Amino acid sequence: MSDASEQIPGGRATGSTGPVSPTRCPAVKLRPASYLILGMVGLGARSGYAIKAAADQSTQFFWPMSLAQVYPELARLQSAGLLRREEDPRGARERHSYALTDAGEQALADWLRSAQNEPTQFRDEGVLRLFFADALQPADQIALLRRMRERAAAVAAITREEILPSAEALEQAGTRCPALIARLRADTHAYVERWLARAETELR
Amino acid sequence: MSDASEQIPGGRATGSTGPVSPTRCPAVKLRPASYLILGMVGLGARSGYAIKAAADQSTQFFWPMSLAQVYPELARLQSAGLLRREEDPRGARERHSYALTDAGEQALADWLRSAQNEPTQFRDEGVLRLFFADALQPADQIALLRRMRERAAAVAAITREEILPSAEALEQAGTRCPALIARLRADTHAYVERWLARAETELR
DNA sequence: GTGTGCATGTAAGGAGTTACATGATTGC
DNA sequence: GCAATCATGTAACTCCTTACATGCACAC
Repeated sequence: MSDASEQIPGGRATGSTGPVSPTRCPAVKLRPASYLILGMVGLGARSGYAIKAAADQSTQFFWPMSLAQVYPELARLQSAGLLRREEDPRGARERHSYALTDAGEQALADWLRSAQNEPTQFRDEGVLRLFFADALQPADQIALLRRMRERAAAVAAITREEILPSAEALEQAGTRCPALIARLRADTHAYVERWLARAETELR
Repeated sequence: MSDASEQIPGGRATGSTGPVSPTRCPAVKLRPASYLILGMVGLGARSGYAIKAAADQSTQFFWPMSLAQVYPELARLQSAGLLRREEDPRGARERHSYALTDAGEQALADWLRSAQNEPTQFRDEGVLRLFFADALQPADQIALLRRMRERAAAVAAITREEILPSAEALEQAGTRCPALIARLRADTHAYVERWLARAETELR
């Protein structure tokens, strides 16, 4: 695991609203959600709200994150010296604008190059049902297969029609990976859809 | 969500080691892990240890469950009248043997036919990295893609070589769905492997 | 006799969720 | 004027994991 605090120069100030003692940054444990936030700031999302909004349209599907996670994590990353925070109010409405520090950029780059992965987690109640579906009548088995196929088709369609277009807008600007991920997701679910359709046919 | 306690007949005893007052079974909330355990008992796993061992070889990949979850959940299911528990020691070593009650069988069947799914959850640090990989040099992007492809290939291979054979043994005995799931998993990961290989080639 | 597997549980803690609480701005 | 959106945070709770604790049986 990359320990970002190692890269923080000693006497570095952490920004206009930083902690009282800016000379030492505590070592905080960085989890994937931390890098998700760092990455979103790197892509241009400035406020906690904007980070969550961006995540909802993209990373939500392979790394879910709730709004209640975002604000404490932003504070942690700031206290670790990886983010710089500035007051950026809109009229009387407060707003904080975050940017990557050099240390933050370095921590993000280290993580991106790192080969260590948390174990992939996949939880799907439909697949769990299908595993035990021998206890069902054939007609109910077919109905289950059909519902799963329809769900896979819906995910593929939504990804193609709603997620991909915004990712392709980014792609025009030179940021290609979001669109790559959207295509991977759409294609994989389309494959599962066909697979389940074939299984359904074979069962009949 | 199916509420199993509705199907429990009033004055039904819950087994030899049941609670002091067997006339009323408290309504417990059933989650997918509950049905996983019910399903494993239905497939013939009798002890908590055996349930966990069976899950490790099959359902682990789409519904992870730790041993520490199993024992409290077994107690809950028994107190709800869905499982019957009997002492079944091996020498001086204690062992509990669980079996589905009629209510348990009914609850399982209701869930299998139910269309309500908890939202699918997927968390993969590799995909998250790839999403932000525009910040990497092309050589590092290719390395990331290669690692992801190798992981997908490894999952497909292990599923085909280690999971499928035991599922196919069950299939011979008439329980076909575990093998179906193993094939879905192996084929999907093989598809992702090919997809990533193509992406890698296009990037070069 | 010793290591591996079978077997049952508890305790503490971490990660993440929903619900709560508040309020300004912008567009209709 | 009103609804939707932008914006920041906290509190309580749930789920699940790791680590701990214990001990017999069986094969080598």
